[in-house]
Amino acid sequence: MGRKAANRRIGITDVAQHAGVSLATVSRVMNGNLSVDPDIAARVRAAATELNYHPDAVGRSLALGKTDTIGVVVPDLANPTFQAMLRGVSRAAAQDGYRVLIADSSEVSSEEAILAGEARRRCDGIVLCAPRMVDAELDALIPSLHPMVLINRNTEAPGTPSLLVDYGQGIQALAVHLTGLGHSRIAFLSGPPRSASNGLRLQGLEKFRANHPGIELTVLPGGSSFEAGHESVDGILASGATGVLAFNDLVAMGLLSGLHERGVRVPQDISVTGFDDIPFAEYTTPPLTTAAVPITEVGEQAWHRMRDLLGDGASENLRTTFQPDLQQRGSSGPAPA
Amino acid sequence: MGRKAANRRIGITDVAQHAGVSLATVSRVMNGNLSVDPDIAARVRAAATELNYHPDAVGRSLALGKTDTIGVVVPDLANPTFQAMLRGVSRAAAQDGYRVLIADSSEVSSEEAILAGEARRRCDGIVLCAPRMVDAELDALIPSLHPMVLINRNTEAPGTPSLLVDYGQGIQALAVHLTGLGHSRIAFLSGPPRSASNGLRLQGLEKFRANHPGIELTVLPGGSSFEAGHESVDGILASGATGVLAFNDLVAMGLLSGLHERGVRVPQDISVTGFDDIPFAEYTTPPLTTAAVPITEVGEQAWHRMRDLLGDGASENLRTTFQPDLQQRGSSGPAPA
DNA sequence: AAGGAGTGAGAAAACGTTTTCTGAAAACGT
DNA sequence: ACGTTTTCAGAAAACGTTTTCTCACTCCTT
Repeated sequence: MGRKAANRRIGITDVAQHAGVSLATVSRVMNGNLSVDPDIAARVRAAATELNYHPDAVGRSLALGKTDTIGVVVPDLANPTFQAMLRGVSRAAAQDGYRVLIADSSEVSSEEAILAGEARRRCDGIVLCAPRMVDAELDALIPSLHPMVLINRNTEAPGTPSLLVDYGQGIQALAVHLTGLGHSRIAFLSGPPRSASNGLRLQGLEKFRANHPGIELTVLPGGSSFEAGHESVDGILASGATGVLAFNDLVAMGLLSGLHERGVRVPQDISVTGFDDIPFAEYTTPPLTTAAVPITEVGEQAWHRMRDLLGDGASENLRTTFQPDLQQRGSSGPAPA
Repeated sequence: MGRKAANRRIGITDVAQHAGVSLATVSRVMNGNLSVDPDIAARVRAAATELNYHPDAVGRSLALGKTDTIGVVVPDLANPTFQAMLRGVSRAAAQDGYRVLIADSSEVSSEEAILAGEARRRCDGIVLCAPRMVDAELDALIPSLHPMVLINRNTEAPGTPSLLVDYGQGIQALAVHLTGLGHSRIAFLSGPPRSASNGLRLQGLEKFRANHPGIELTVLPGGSSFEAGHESVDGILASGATGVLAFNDLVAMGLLSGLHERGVRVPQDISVTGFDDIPFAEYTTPPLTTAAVPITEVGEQAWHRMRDLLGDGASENLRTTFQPDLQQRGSSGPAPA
């Protein structure tokens, strides 16, 4: 029993042979090229379905020079924000027949560049979300990764669109919201030191400080996780603040949980705000006042920019800024008397 | 200014030319083949770095017949459970140098088969998570998708490992937990009708019924989302049940929220349990009693099975069952007197 | 010193497509 | 009816690698 081509994956050659035509013709038929005789086309199609032929994507990619796939680099697949962004990109890309390759750097910032490079080699483009990467490294990376779309990072390099969330405005809105409720001692539970968006929040808070000289604003070290918020309870209480701006919703939720354990009432004793408006922010107890970031839409737009890049080779919208939207809920209330 | 090969992507040919050797030699050097003269190897490496050469993944894939990529089909990228599973697969695969391609069917069950097929053509294998797909379609799909690993689906087909969560056992444990607290009227807020895991839960509850004749157990229509839980409040209250087994944590959270709005106290008036133990289950108010499913680990194991398949071509562990672990928290308490 | 084994590099085939180029036949105009 | 254009299918090149095969050379053995 010679195993000659016994169960080899069937290719375009088999179809051609079976239909009695050449490879070229099969290819033309499969790609809907009109310039082929209807009879022959039908014969080819019949052969294709009979043999259950499906063109090999790799061979196709090689010939076409495109993979119909883009890579998305995220710092942490466990973070709801990046999950939502990824979902936005994935679904929008799927609409246009593109697929998404995940590159999860697992918070290991040093791996991001390599990861992105590897992904780029398999894909037609990269959506890069690397909040902790230092500017110099980012700028050095850009040429080798093009076409690329940046999330929450800015660059002077031409041809690289970036989608930005105005964290500065958002945090100011939250701070103003708290002062409007009578809070005069406010604490900012900050995020990871090298995070770009944390920097934007700090800048926003500087502006807030300038505009509200009477308000005492202290900045406390924190983090970006639930645990970071949970562990910050002591620091918050020690600060004497009656209003707390948490770096994001996860931190705020951790803080809520910690305060609850201590018997501190929210918002009667302390008001807490988050940031992002992740799906669960609405359902904490009390529901979390936060600045809603349309992150899924950011993901969708990231794809649209990428699509522009892949088409014309240029996108007219190089910088898009999204404004967070204040969501006033139960976790913030009047300052205690 | 002739644009002759001006800024073409530099390939192995360029390196070979630059180093004064043949393509074959460059390939050998790049792949760490020892049988090449150290001097020449050094020269090649120098040329490669000088030209900033990186081998093209597509060409490589074509020659090697592998893509170092697997596809993961998920029904809904917005669901924390599938997110966690995806994360497990992605990270475990990354450890072995493999990448993950997302295929999000967005709950459109009819698309799953096509989606999986398309993904399969670009990848070395498929991890399929399709709880709603009918058995017949699944069985028909298996041969064309192999190598494949199934999540929460069973099959008689040989060579296709499946990872199962014992939802029947988990729901029984929760039901027993409630009866232990004195609840004699229990409601099961069921999931999507055609969901496989919902079927397993129902089977488990039949066993429970057999073992606990005195307990009144009613099954109510529901769903799998937060909203489904939220909208079921009336039905739950009308049923007169004092203990509610929600299909999953999302539903339970929606229910908690709805009950809270109605002023119904949990667990004093009604006990509520979830399923899955998603990251936020611990932080609801009250914290959710649930059956913890090690879903990230399921994802990891899915990769390990896939790795087996990709290696030997066979995996010895064809069926692995994971037992949910009862997490007793604040949302369940003694039945009202 | 001659022959055989071993070493290492290049030529070329292979992977599975698409597409350009070529050429034959058909359609058309006069 | 002849020449010109058009239509359409096949041969072959191209995409960028890996790998087999071949062959020249060196080194060792006798």
